[in-house]
Amino acid sequence: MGKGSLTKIHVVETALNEAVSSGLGGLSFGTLANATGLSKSGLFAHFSSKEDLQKAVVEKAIALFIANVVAPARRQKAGRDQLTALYSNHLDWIAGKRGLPGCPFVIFVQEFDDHNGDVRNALIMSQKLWRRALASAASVAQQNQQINRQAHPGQIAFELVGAALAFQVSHNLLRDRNTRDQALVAFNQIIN
Amino acid sequence: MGKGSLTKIHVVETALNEAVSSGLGGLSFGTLANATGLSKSGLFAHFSSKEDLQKAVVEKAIALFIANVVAPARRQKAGRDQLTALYSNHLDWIAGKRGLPGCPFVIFVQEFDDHNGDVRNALIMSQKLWRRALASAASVAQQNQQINRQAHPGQIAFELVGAALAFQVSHNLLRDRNTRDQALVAFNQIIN
DNA sequence: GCAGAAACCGACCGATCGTGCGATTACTAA
DNA sequence: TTAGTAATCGCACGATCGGTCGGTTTCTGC
Repeated sequence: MGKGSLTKIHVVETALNEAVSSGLGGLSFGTLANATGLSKSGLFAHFSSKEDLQKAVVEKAIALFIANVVAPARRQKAGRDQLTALYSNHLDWIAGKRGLPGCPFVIFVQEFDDHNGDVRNALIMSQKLWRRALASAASVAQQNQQINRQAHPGQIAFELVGAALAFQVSHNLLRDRNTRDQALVAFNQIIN
Repeated sequence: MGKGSLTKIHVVETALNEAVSSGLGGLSFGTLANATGLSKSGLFAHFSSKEDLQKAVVEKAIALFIANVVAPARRQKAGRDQLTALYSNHLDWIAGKRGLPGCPFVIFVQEFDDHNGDVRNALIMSQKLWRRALASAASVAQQNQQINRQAHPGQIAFELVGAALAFQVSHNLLRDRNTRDQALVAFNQIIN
């Protein structure tokens, strides 16, 4: 692994941090060159096009999400504990306490949900993967009688995703500092 | 009211339809000029700057939301019927069946939630107004014993907002055509 | 230490960005 | 009909956009 790989990693991380607030469409080689100290043309040694850059940024975001949200929860016992950890880690991720200053997926999804291609496909995969993780933890919790709710695990995952999205709006737009309580009440409502 | 006002209305509507998919940052006077038949400089007779245009677009979106989602529900009896209508109309709005090809607010919020100014303030006001409408309908439904859930009305509003957001992701990104059922199951879970 | 590859840069391209200005057309009130 | 105003246009500006190309530096394997 040459030094170019390290540079590329650094560039992608910088771009991802920028994209959290400006979105993938807001990325530009010019500003990214300034932010990283590289020249604009130097960036093209690593990314053949803007879409290639966007793809790398999305993949990095997914990797960070798995490392900072999913993986730690997997260390909990399967079932309710794991479901709680997944949800709680997700709230931290949204609040900017895990690896990134905020959750980039919502804006990525909005930008690309009507624009077919690799970026959109990656977003679909990660969303399905996330819901499957929630659903499977919920399913085990049901079998162990750790939660009362008897709905389809996919339904529980759907509602947990929703509660986290509402939390994100409350947190980022309304800047409500007490909204984590609402998100936790919602969690109990969903599993009971 | 001269003919300029009509032109302005037409331009704002065109811009709003474009912004549903591209966001407010994706708007440009060039493409907007082509789409409306006006010249680029002619647009500046109506909007003094890009931010001015964005503000007009957001205000139009809010007006459309009120006219197509809130107002029809207000014709229902206060209480559970009204709450159901608000929620159901919201789902239709998200699915592009009411006045616009989709819901623009999520992408607007993501773009402007860390960028203070008139646009952000308008988005905050409309979000609070919407949650208040949900909460007050829920509160009446509680008093009339039409719903079992005894949580704070604000909590119920929070969860309904979340369910609608999950519905939007399922509908637009995953293109799940059966997700309305999930959204309705979530509704019952929230009010019971 | 030397050759070749990998990494990076400066300069440039056509297009488009947001915006200002002066002229021109279309309407309206007297 | 005419004067005045509202609406719109053509043109141009500096900046930035995504992207290309040829050259220079830096590293690596032999």
